[in-house]
Amino acid sequence: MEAAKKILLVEDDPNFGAILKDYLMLNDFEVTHAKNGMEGFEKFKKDTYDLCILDVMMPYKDGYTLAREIREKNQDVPIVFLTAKSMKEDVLKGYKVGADDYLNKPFDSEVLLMKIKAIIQRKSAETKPDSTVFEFTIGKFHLNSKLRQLSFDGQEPSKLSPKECELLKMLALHVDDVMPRELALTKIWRDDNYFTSRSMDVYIAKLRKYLKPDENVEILNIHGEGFRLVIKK
Amino acid sequence: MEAAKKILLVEDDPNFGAILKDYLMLNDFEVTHAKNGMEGFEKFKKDTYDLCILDVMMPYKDGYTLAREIREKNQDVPIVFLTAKSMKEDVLKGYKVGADDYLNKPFDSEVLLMKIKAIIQRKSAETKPDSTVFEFTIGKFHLNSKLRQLSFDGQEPSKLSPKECELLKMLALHVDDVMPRELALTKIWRDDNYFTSRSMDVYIAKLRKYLKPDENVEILNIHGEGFRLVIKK
DNA sequence: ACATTTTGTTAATGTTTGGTTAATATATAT
DNA sequence: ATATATATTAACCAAACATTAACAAAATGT
Repeated sequence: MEAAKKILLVEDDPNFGAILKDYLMLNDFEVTHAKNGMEGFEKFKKDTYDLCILDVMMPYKDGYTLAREIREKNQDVPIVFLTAKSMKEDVLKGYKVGADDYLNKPFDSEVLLMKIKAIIQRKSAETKPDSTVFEFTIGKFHLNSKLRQLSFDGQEPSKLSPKECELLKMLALHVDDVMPRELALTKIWRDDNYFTSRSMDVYIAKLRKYLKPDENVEILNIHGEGFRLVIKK
Repeated sequence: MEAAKKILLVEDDPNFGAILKDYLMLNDFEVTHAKNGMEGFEKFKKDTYDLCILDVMMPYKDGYTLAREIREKNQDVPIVFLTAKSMKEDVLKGYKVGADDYLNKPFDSEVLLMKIKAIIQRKSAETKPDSTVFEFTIGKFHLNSKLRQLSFDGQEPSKLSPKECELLKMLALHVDDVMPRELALTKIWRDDNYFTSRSMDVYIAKLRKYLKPDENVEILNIHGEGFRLVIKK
């Protein structure tokens, strides 16, 4: 049997921490719960994890500091921050430290699960590129990237062009997280210049049109950075 | 007599599972029915199967996760997913690993059977290339690739040319899935260039003409990829 | 507030791929 | 050898796809 993915959860609030741990375990993750930054780092050194979830606000050692220490030891583990509020500075600070994503609390548990899986999936796709993923659920949509069709409810599925499909797939692999412009351009357009960039914008517009039927699905722009596929709820 | 093909069916809905199991058994398959992902994986480890049919939406361990575990153990078993046709709110899983095909439920049992057969045959053709498959049911048609005859209802069967027959057979082996252009060209035409490609298009046109009498059978094009033989209903 | 850069959107243009029919070439059978 | 079946090539058109252009709107920096 494939080993369950290991998550290191560092959260000082005992109630919230316990609930989150249970929820994750119920979803087949192996969870180690540390109650503070110190303990978190100790546990990190003693084992290998597939993902670290760190609360930002903790006494003694905050999430960012812990993240920096973890990064020092390991450049690859995905790190996700839990924040009470979505403050811009916080987010930026986190990304500088090498965060892979941000989670706001309180958050929807399904969204959390989705993001966790996406992050782990993405990481494993980076290491073994032959594992081709081609099925995605995006809100009420379903994308089959092999058949290049996007279906909504019971309706006749829309056929996507190769570029449309690849771009949507890449957005889906980064759900609720920034998909850097540069990444899409180099991977899909194989060149990053003014024209390919404009071409991509055209494709983003096309995808937004496809995704219109579900008002909970949106492609947001992060100025100068890239795009974010979000599923509201 | 050839040993019956073994199918592992993992489906949590007891009614649906029992019906499907009976139907498959009626069609000479040996079926093991597991009620959840855990049980499914246990049963998988204890025996060797020719095909796994996994429901996507199952409590505790979903089909995608199970598929990943199965893939880890065995790179070759064909895996097919059952997905609910009308997508529900609670489907929030968009991941997949090396599946061979998809099935919508509720589905037409004939189509299901056909796909199952095609998948198993395709797999066995990969491993032992001399094992030639002769009989296919394509909607209301019946193809005998040995006699190169395509029959419809009670009518006089049409005789197919070698190329026509090989191409239709290859499409049938990929029912409802992409048959890559390149595959047909290299296998049937033994060369992939502009002219063979144009030749193939001519043959696709011929086949479409043959298949016209059943309006539920169609050969769709996936631009730049290949063709898809679909049986609607 | 203004200038500059980045993004959103639509339409026009260019390019590739596929569909169809018929003409030509090649193979096969009698 | 000639008829017949099969396969390829050609020519033309249509559809799908991708890029570029042009202008509007937003975001950002000074």
